Amino acid sequence: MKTELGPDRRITKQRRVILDILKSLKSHPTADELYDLVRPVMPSISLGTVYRNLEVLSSCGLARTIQGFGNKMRFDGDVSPHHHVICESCGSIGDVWGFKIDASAPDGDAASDFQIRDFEVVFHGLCPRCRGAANHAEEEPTY
Amino acid sequence: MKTELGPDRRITKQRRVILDILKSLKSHPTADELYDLVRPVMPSISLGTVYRNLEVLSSCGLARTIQGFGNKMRFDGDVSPHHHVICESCGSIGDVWGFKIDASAPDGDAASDFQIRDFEVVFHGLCPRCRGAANHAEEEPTY
DNA sequence: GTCTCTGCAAAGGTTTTGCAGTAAC
DNA sequence: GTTACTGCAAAACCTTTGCAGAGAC
Repeated sequence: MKTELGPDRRITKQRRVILDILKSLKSHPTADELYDLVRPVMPSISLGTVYRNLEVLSSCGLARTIQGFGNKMRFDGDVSPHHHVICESCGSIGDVWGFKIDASAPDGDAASDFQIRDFEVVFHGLCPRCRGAANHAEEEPTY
Repeated sequence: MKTELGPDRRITKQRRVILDILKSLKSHPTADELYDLVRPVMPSISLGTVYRNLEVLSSCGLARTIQGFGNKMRFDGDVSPHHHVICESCGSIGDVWGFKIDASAPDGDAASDFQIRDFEVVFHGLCPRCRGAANHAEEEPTY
């Protein structure tokens, strides 16, 4: 485990709990949401510690930071390569797997002279729940 | 112009200046940066007005909001379909044109039951300037 | 024993909002 | 004349940070 965290990094209880809970989730929580999930297990933890650990875990490659979903940072315990989809109606976030494109050549001269190293895709759509609601009524989902 | 803004929307001087300046830029300014550009032309404008107008212009389709570039909202006066690339070294943002994928079928059962409507890609890479710097030295770009 | 990490609380920075007056239509 | 919009300032929010004590190694 030390090697996963890197040198001069300690495996504290807080760090382990945060990572365990994050990895147990299929959602993509904000720091605050994660804080609420960790507190029942470890009531004395502080929000600052959650932020600091999420930063450390992300930089170690044990978690992932995702942005572009409404001005709050979100975190993902699944670090395998995948993309995300956000529901335009309710804002829920899902995973998109198996999506492959040739990032090194996104259309010849397309990338305006930047040297592309990586990319991520954010899809917009409707989650199953909201799609169902849209098919029946034309209003907000009712749940 | 009324039709572009929609009903119950007025074309104020502030709105016009903000949109004109935004459209004249090739960059992707934050609200604050745009505020600094508008003030020389219209010194009495307030930052709140800039924010409110950017919100209106985005919802009218006359401007675009882009996220995922370092926790500040950014805006783009170019609403034609394109993606963005961010320099991992200096944080500058470029446009990526002509990139096409089949968003409706991102790998069969991939999109976890979401109905995909749209997508945007964020590329990570090196801008020409930083790429040049990386080729010569292994350090931070020196400018 | 050393040095990183934590909890607390305050600070920092971005975006939103209430309100009374102003301006677009 | 209506009613949306503006400027101002405060508030709301999210995230980061300084510090003294605690804990990992």
